[in-house]
Amino acid sequence: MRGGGGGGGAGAKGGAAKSAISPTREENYAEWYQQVVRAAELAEPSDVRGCMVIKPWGYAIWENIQRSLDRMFKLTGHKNAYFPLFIPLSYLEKEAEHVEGFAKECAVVTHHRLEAGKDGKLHPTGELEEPLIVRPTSETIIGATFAKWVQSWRDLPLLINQWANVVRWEMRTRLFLRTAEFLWQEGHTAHASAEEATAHTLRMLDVYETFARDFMAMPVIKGVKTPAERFPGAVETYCIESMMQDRKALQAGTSHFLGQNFAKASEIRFLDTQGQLQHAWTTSWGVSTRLVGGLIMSHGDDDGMIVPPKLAPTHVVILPVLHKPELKEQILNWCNALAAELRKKRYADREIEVEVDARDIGGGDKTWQWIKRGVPIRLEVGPRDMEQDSVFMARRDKGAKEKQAVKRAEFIERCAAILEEIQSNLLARATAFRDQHTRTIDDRAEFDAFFTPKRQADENAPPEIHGGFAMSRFCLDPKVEAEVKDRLGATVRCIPIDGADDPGPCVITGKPAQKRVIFAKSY
RNA sequence: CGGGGCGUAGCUCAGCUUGGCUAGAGCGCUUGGUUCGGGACCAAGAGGUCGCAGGUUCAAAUCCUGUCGCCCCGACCA
Repeated sequence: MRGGGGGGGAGAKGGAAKSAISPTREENYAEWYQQVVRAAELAEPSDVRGCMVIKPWGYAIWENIQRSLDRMFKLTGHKNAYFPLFIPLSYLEKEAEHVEGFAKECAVVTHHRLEAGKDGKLHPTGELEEPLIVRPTSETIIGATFAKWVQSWRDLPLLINQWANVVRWEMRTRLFLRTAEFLWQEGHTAHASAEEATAHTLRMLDVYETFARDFMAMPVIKGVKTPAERFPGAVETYCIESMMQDRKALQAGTSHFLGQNFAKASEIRFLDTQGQLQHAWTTSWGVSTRLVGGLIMSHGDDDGMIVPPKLAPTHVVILPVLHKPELKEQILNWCNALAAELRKKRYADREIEVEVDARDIGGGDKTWQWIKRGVPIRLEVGPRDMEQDSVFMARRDKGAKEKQAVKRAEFIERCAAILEEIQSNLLARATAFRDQHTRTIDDRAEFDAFFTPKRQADENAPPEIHGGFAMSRFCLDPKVEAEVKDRLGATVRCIPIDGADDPGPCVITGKPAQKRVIFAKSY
């Protein structure tokens, strides 16, 4: 019957198509998202407010993200290091804008000991002389460290990355998309010149773009943030923006050119080739577990998650059909042998990951668990298949009932190619979706209509999926930007880097504008 | 932090308006059996301090107050 929680529609037998996830995306997107996170066993809310437990399947996806990105960071010259979770309060105060941006959402440690009180409960004692904050990001502590590491131009560039958890005390949280604690990677670099630092900022943005496209199968648009959306303390913030299936934008990664702001705050100085003492130029860039949310909303369907093969913890799951006790052992052996064969093959620099799921639970139920988790390929192997030396294959990028008999040898041979086909299918699908909901808009009324739901706003009804990316000329006046946000809920996601100049009147004010920007509602 | 909704079994919920037997259902779980190319069926069983703390009452899941948490909408943010 129904999958755990939320359940399918009616428990109809052989009736109309029912989806594994309820509600569907169309019915209630936000609720659908939550149900997928649960049904795919990616994560669950914890007892700690705003914090999640990332479950094995979700964490394995994150590990794959980490591994792939880490390799790219190493190839671009970075070394990993680790800096403290706690940052002295005074460090945060060093950069004015930075403080303003983060002060409101910091967890603060003020005591270092617990003592049992008369009530038998533990009470904090041992007040710290200087409170520590739990890092919301590490610019300040890493800056202080860089100041010690950098003396000469020969020490530059300094290219460091850290894999860590950070805490931002968010008011409203959603699993993966915004949690109080999240996992991420933060790169921090110091350079001898502004040009070099800017080039590096853009280089890492390219790394993110490549990763999103080639691994996550998620098309992104590279761009520059407007001052309103800029990282606190940055001179320039670049980003990759992607469209989710509710047509809202997800900022999937950011790369900041920090100028000399943090170098001055932390006194990162070096003697240049002329013997002059100079402040270094720094950058920082990061992506987080939010990417998992991006995967869900880029590819997921009404049957659950769809994991791009390159990030899938398991590429192929083999589901033995073990109805006849006398054949059980034989089938299992056959399946295990097949798994062993497959594991000798490689896909995308990784051995093909195969799992034989011989758990003694209902066949249909088991199949649907894997569908909901989004494993790319399912193979059913029963007596008939064994007899014909073939497997019954289903692909997650196709319908659940669309299965196909494939000869064993052929499947082994073609497995990697099929995975690649699924991978590129997902990218093509997501790209088509984005393009379909991206509109060039030059007319103010059309712009307003684009971001206004058709249905009458019903207080308690789920929001209607509408809008998308509006490519419009914009005068870049911050007041106008704020006004649009206020009135329509849409913001400038970025000023695309790759977009050529296209002068004309601003879609809102009619004032001259140089380029088109992306307006969208966002996460 | 403002507005709305909700906390009863692992999950989804009924019961609450009009306080009163041992607090229910479906799914899931355990055991046994029947099935078997598919989210099966039958039977037996385990599982709940009704979010928490006070209060009213002979009596509270039910009424009152407070509090915590979750969800949705907004403001803010990766």
